Amino acid sequence: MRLTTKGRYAVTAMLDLALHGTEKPVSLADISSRQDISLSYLEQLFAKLRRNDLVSSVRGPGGGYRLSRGGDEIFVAQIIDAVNETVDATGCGGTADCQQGEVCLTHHLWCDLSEQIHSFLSGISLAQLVARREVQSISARQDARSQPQGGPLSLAEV
Amino acid sequence: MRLTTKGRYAVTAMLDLALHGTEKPVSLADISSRQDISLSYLEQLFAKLRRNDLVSSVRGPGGGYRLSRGGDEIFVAQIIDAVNETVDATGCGGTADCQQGEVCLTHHLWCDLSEQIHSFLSGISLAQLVARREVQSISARQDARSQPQGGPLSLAEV
DNA sequence: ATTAAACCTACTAAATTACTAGGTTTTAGC
DNA sequence: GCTAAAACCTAGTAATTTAGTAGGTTTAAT
Repeated sequence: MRLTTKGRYAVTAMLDLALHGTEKPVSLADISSRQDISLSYLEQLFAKLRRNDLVSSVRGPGGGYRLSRGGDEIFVAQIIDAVNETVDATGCGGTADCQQGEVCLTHHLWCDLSEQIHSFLSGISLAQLVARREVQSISARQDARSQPQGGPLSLAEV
Repeated sequence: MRLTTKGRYAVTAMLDLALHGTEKPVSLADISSRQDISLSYLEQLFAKLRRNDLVSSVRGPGGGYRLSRGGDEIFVAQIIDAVNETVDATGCGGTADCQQGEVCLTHHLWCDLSEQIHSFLSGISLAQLVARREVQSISARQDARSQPQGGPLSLAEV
């Protein structure tokens, strides 16, 4: 099983989309500057998210990405699956041929763990994350930091 | 977070110890042949397990390793921690300075997940694994395969 | 026509994993 | 005491993955 920066970036970016994409599409450049993730790397991740039908894109100036459906219908597990292939903890990928074609001593343990992790992450939607108080305040901090130019200044910026 | 062959090998080897180490110490050569794990690699893993006081060793001929305490007092999480450093799912290792010294958008999510995984694996002892029916039968199969020579045959081998 | 954006492909540096090689030290048994 | 079985130790290495860079093309708003 792998749960590294890749999956964390993907979830973070999707959450950014959920927070900012309510009106118009959000460009990867915006996400990149708000979340400190390399633009090119984001492009690669979003190619996978798009293939997995989690986001839809609008090309050309003013374009960007939108969630393909409501934040209450997109779950963290789906995002990680999309970029990480799997959160499976077994060595055999669930095929149970871990030791010379037969099941290994600890196969069932890893199956149980995979199940556990998957069901935990499947129970958390983007909408639930958006609703969290700490997410709200961190997002506000990020907005203040990355859009200091143009438009009226908010109080938080002075 | 990482959960790869390394952690799986360690848990498998420890379970092998729990199954076979009731009377005399078990050599890594035995574990290696039963579980198909490279001997040298096992040595490296056991160096860590020993440093974490999960096993004790007996040197010289007839020597090997024993669990340092009862199988009901050794938990899967401890074994994985010993060889893997951590099952933490955050990028910052829990220090909450993920984004330029401040907490990142998804920090709390990964904290929750880490907590979840750790408490799951902390609740499973070697003794509980030994008691599982499927572990018993897989172990019997492995014994039959790797000790066909010498000594009186057990009923399970004919 | 410009330009902002998605979209695409190939490459690369760093890290990690899984493993090998080649020792030394300890100690039981002869 | 000698031999051999075992732990113990250090260094290296091939393969894989991650995270990121580079350098484009295509699309479409203005």
